[in-house]
Amino acid sequence: MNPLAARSRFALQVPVTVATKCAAPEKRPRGRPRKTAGERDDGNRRVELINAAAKLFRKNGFDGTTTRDIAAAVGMHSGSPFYHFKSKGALLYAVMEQGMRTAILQQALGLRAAEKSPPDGAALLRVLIRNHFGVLLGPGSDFIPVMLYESRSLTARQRTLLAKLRGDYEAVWEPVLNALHNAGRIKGQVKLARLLIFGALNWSVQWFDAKKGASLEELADAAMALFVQTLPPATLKTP
Amino acid sequence: MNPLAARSRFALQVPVTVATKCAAPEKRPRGRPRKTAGERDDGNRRVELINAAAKLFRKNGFDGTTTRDIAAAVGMHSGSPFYHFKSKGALLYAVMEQGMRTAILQQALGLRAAEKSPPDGAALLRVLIRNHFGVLLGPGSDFIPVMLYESRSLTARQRTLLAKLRGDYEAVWEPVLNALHNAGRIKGQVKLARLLIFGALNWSVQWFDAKKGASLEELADAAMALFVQTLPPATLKTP
DNA sequence: CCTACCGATCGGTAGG
DNA sequence: CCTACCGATCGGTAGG
Repeated sequence: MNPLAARSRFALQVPVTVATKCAAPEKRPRGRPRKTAGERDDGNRRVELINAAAKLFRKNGFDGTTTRDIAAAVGMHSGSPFYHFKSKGALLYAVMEQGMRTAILQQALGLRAAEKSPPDGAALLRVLIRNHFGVLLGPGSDFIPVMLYESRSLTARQRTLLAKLRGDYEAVWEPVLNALHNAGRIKGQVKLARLLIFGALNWSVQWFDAKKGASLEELADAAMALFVQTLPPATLKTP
Repeated sequence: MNPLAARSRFALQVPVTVATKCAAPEKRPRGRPRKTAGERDDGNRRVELINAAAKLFRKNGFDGTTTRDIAAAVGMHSGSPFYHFKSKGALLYAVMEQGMRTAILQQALGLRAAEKSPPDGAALLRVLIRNHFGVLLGPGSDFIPVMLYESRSLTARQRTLLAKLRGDYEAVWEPVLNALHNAGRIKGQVKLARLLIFGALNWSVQWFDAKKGASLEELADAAMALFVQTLPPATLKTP
């Protein structure tokens, strides 16, 4: 009924296609061969599902993705994802939560390294921006885009939980932006500036193409140039 | 075929509501009463459907919206939208196309008015930005957000057609941005600056709340302050 | 985690 | 534009 996704494993167990229905020569044991006793891999399959879901949710949207698609992507049958996740929505939430936790972690690491240099607001902002581009556009980064573009499909409770994580992530930016604003290098209301800046960055998901065009470094440079006022020339000091 | 901006025409033509369903005492002739001969209102119902679809597509997404939802929103039965549009996808395209045509028109009008003043790159950009916020966030503006966030559900052909309209809309920005870049008031690669700026604006759809917070004017001011370098103080002229 | 299945929903259509 | 439907698909479940 479903021999879909003849990915690698067990590919070609028979002439395949419809053959299954016509004649099943010898009985093969139900289910897949069990691992030898005591050997379990629960966590792994769960992770596989999350990764596959992230990729599919990003490409086709939550509503445009079938739990069967996800199952097929990891070589499972249609009902099996529900052994790991109690609902499709739970899978979506898992994708987003992992995306946020990874992003928060990576941001903290990047910032820690940068803080060893002499304090420089602009340099710190560049680190944050570069890191954000990495999280959005870097290799294997489908999680945050899903988080950004599919939250409509969350329950209210899930939305609240994720909003907290998002708050943690964005909180780091606040002192950096405030310092630059106080130094006159970011103009306008800081609150609106923050929203506009995040928009500029997050929208890159829509047009960025890793295979051509700018690199993430160039993107970060362009963003810095656009948002942060250039320092007045040194000659200004002369009164 | 495209009577855009059908704001309030024909509002409240009947008491409407559910009454129809509850009890139909005497046989009423199939279908709704025909207009007297020669009087047709094809276009109107079509417009109603497009408006309802725009609202629902924006709120629930294309995949999250049912053709039955749309039918119900305009008081039709489930199969009737297909009398006006041959498919759900055709309705989506109609929403987006109307959105783009309206946006292009409004942009041209705004710009024409602004060009009567002495040429000033910054002033022109402010007009474009303010107008764009209007198109995105103004009253009755669900069309462009749908266009921005649901294009995944288009066919390749539809995508190409809309890309052309989008090109027309964005082409207007190019000389304005180039002029400001040449004047040193927009920094970084112009091409990237344009993408980042559009991102900052388009993302406002995600967070803007008309009932509280900033006005569209304040938004436009904030964007200008963020993107356009302030002119150096006049004292600079002294060598 | 598979097998086998269900109930609900959905886009779309025939015919008037 | 309504009535009455259909075929396909989908999320999810029982039971092993």
